[in-house]
Order: sequence, then structure tokens, then C-alpha cells
Amino acid sequence: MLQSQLFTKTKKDAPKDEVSNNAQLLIRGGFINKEMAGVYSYLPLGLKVLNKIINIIRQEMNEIGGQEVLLGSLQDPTIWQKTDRWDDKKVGIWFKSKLNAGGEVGLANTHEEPMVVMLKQHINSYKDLPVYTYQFQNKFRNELRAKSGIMRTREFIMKDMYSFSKNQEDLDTFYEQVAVAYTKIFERCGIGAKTYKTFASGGIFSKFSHEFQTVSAAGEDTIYISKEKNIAINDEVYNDQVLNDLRLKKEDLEKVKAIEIGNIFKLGNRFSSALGLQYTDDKGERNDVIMGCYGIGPGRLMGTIVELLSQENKINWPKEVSPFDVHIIGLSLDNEEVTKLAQEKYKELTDKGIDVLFDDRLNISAGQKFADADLIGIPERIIIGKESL
RNA sequence: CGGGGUAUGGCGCAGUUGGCUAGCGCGCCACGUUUGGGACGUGGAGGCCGCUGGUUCGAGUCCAGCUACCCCGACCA
Repeated sequence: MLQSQLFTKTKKDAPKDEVSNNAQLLIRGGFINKEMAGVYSYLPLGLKVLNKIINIIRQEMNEIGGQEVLLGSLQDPTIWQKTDRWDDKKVGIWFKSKLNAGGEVGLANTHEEPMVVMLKQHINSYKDLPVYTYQFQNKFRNELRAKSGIMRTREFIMKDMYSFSKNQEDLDTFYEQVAVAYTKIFERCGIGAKTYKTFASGGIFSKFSHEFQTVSAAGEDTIYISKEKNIAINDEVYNDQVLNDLRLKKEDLEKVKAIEIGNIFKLGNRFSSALGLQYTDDKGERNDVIMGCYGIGPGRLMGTIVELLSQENKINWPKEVSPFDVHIIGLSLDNEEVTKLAQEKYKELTDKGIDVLFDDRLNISAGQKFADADLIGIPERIIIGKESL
């Protein structure tokens, strides 16, 4: 792409109402725009990064047998009433609205209910299991307070996967596969070294759930990490009993702030039972489908990458999530020979299928072009100027 | 929702005890000189001073109400 055609501009100063490092840099670089508290738009550069992240996640989900779907944002109250999650006293983050035709709808804050209801149309026998569905879908959560730039917003994209298994053993096996896939995703996004699989509060069906927590001062959570074992414990379940269970010693753990970028959770039959998702086993008996759910917020992941890998005035995108593969910076483009050389290079790389951003802007000083390039953060850079001749 | 703070061209800011034409930097437009680390000169454009009401001869400035945004907390399947 020609940079002269890119409608977004870089800024020297961030708006003063953004304090978080991720939003300041992303706004200055022209990746995102703030619409209101907790709502951000993704602009061309930001959308490219977001889609790179989404594609990494998609690849890893497909790798373990996931099938991508896309459910609706508008939710039918009746199915949520069946699981007792429609009442504002039970789930306090609903955005709800009225239908002109009469009745209410909600904006989805998660998708267990509609996913289960949909699958009732397709799962009847043990031969139909397991099924692993996932989607990238907007979630709406009426948080009392949005904060930390794109880290905690009221509207955000989530990758949510749901597993449907015959029994607990199959769920346990798949659960571990997801954990491995998550580890790969975070490594590919360049934050693997600082991301810990973290023991967090479970539910009635498992002692723990697991969160993937990335160590960062910008995080909201407090965790205790064990570098030797490469695991961590969330503050919410940090006690002697848990330490004992995990064979960890207090003195070996380090207390840190962290960003929750993913979580995995065993749901058992909590939803299948309430909504009637059963299958017939090989003995002809009806059983509840055993479920798990697995979330990652690609937007928050993008923010986390910025928090971890950027410096003042400079974002450093890992190769796999960079908005472009190569940034060609043309200097002294009033010189015909230089321009010709830069254009040839641009064409050569583009013809090879390399995604190039070519800074072809005229009358812009070298310093400004370099500063812009630093902010945009493409890891590979080719500089073409008079010296290149 | 409790506490604290902010609101003045696109962005960052100044504006004194109320005073007449609201300034500065960046950015933007035109022309010229520049182009290996946010260049320079000259000339321009751009403002319901968050909103509503009040006090006053006169309000960006004082008063009241409201709204938005930020931070801390509570909250966060």
C-alpha cells in the first residue's frame, strides 16, 4: 500500500483523556479511534493487526478441530431465563433493549445459551460428538467503568470456543489440547515468555479454571508466578490449601500484576442440562452433553502486545501480527532516479506476495518519516534515498 | 455508584482580582528553500471557550444545574 493513500495520520501528542500506554500509542499511530468510553474503532492499520491476531487464533483453533460459526448479537431472553442468567441481579452487565414489536432483547455478553440451543438441532447421538465450535463475535458488557484503553471496553470482539463432549474424560483431554493451543497463540503473538497458565477459581464442575495471564504493570489482576514450573496462581484462589495441592511453596512465588488474555473453563452439564442438550449413548440411554468454554479477547491481546513490546514513541510488532511485512521508506523522492528505484523495489516485493507499506509521501522530512515508521512499528524496514543510488 | 480531577480551533496547552479584537506550540492551506532521525521562511484558514440557566453595564473568567471524559474504589459469565 502507498502510504500517501493511507487516510490515517500519526500524531505527536496523544489525547489527554487517554492515560494507558496501549491506547496512547495506538491512537498516535492511527491504529484505533475512540468513539466513547469503552468503545473503540479499528482503523486500517489497527484492523490489519487485529485480523492478523484473529487469523493466528483461527489457525490454532482449526488445528485442534474447531469449526467456526457466527451467532447473533441480539439475544432471546427466554433461553437465558432457562439458565437463570437473564435477571439483572444474577448477571449485572446486560445491555437490554425493547423490541418495537413487543418484548425484550439483550446484547450478547457471552454465547453459551444460543450455542447450546443451536446445537440441539444437530446433536442426537454419541456418534455426533465431540463438537468444537468457535466464533469471533462482538460481546457487549455494561461494565461500571471502562478503563485501560482497549483492555477493558464495553464492546469488544471475543473468540469464544465451546466444546461438546460425551463425558468428563473427553472434556479433560480436549481442555488440555486447548491449553496447548493457547500457549502457541501467545507465543506467536510475541508475549509467550511473559504469559503464565494460571490457576483460577473453578465452579461446581472443576476445582479450578485456568487463565492465561501476561505479566504487566498495566494488568488488573494479581497473580503469584512460579518461574520454575511456568505456572501461576490467581490471587482469588491463593491460599495454603491450593499451594499444597499444586505443590508450590510460598517463598518460590513472585507476586505480580498481570493481564488476563485468555481463559478456559469446564462447564460440565450446567448449560446442556438447563437447555436440554442430550445425546443417546451406545446403550440407548440419554445423557447430558459435557461442555467447556474457552475465551480470548483479540483486542485485549493487541493492547497487551503494545503494553509489553513498545517503547516511548515506538511500537514493535512481532512479525506475525505486524500490519505489513515490510516498510519501504522513500527519501528524496523529488529525485527521479530515487523514485524509480523505490517503485521498482515496491513492485518487486509486492509481486512476490509480500505485503508492503511504501512511504511515498513527498515533501516530508526524513526525520518525520522515521518517526512515523517507528510509531507504526513494522519490523522490517527498507530505506531508499540518494545514497541507495 | 462513592471519592478525586478535567472540559478553550484537529491535538497539546496559556488566559491574572470579570474588561472590550480569546492567545501560543504542533498540525492544516499557498509559495519558496529543504529531505539518512519529528526542517525553515513568508503569507493564510480555522473558535456556539462542554451544555443550559443565572448574576453583571460587561462572563472563557463568578454562581447553579446538567453532560462527557480520565484516575482510585466497588463491579467485571
